Amino acid sequence: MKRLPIAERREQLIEAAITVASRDGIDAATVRAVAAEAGVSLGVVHYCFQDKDELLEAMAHEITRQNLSQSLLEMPVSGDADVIIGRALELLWTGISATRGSQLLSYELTTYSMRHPEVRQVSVNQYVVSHEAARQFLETLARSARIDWTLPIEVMSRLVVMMTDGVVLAWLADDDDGAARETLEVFAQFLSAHAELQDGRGEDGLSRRVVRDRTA
Amino acid sequence: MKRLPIAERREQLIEAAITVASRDGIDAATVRAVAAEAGVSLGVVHYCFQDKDELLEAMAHEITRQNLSQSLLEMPVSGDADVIIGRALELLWTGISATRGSQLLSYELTTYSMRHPEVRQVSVNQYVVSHEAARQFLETLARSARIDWTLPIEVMSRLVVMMTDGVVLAWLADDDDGAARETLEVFAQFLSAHAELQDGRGEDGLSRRVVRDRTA
DNA sequence: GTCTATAGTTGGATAGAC
DNA sequence: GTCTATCCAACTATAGAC
Repeated sequence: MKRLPIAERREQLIEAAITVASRDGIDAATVRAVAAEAGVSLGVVHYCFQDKDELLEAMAHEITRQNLSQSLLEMPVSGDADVIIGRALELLWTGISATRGSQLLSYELTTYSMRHPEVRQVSVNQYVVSHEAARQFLETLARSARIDWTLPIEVMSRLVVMMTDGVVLAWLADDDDGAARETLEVFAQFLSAHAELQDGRGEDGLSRRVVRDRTA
Repeated sequence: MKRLPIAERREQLIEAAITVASRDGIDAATVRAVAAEAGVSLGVVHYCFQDKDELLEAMAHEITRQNLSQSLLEMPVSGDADVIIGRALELLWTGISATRGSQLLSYELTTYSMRHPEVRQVSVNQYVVSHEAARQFLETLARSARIDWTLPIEVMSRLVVMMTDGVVLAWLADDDDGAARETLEVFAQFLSAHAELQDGRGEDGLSRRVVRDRTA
């Protein structure tokens, strides 16, 4: 094929790796398969990456970045706080459910990383990035809905990350989009229950709780 | 080695498979490694199981069963509902955090199953079993604390499964036991907020909410 | 039932021609 | 920079002796 500067070749190979791994699983993302997907020969990959782990790590970094940018969508702006929160989670879910392969790959990378000390940082990084994304998500949400959270932002964002992970994993298993959305709605109510209207007059926030829990 | 009836040999090999896979990961659980762990030769495994998938499926079934039985502990009995709920989640977590390898293996099996149609039922089964365990957990909890849940039991148990999955996954990544417990405490408050005291006189339950959400 | 031996694949990694 | 050819290790699975 054509002669490319090594940096571009690397990017191309990383994209190919993501394509193969998202489609066929992390075990299928062999050096050979990636080379074939990119349309280059085996040697080229080893010229661009010292070994398979280096390629895998680069791929993990890129897919984490991609999953992040798609989850931080523009936030809906109008309506009551609980409506905005519900709508925001809906949008989040829309982005997630459209990328089944990537989501599954992300979990495969997580478990792979946990078993291989050489790439242990991958899963740590995934979590740090997710946590930071959730934090931004909640902060943007708070600004849009003009609310404050009644729990520390770290606790709230941790909850968001874990709930999201749990819902995605179950959805990957049962492919039940409705159940996932339903669960997220309940979670949205939980978030709403931990929101209080902002005020400029230093009032006691507790009395202005936006939404109490709604019993079914 | 000794000559064992095939059923016993199978059990022994399944245990060996769990040992290897919990310790070194699902990829390390090759037929060879399992045979070595069990102290038998390669051929024996293929005599007991048609192929690797059959062994893997048997292992998945067994580990799911084990994780289930350890998560359904005896429930604490005395105290207020919110105390009982918190204590129950603590006990649940104690059981989980003592079995790191098994937990990680469980997720490895999940992703593996999702990529291999031949064993696709494994992850479906995992989810069904978890869901059923959560349901029993919540029902026992309700009996002990003399409460009713204000959301359908299916919705509640789904939430428990997903929250648990998310917390465990994060804990596997960051090894932060404190953060995991903290998150579960918040989740316990959520559960408490969806509990209402049972009464024998048909009163309106909403007015007898055990615990409102506690703001931080 | 259990063993050894081996067939048949696949994949990581490198060497060397171009 | 890219290609082909090749080496070597590890794995699944089976055949056949004991």
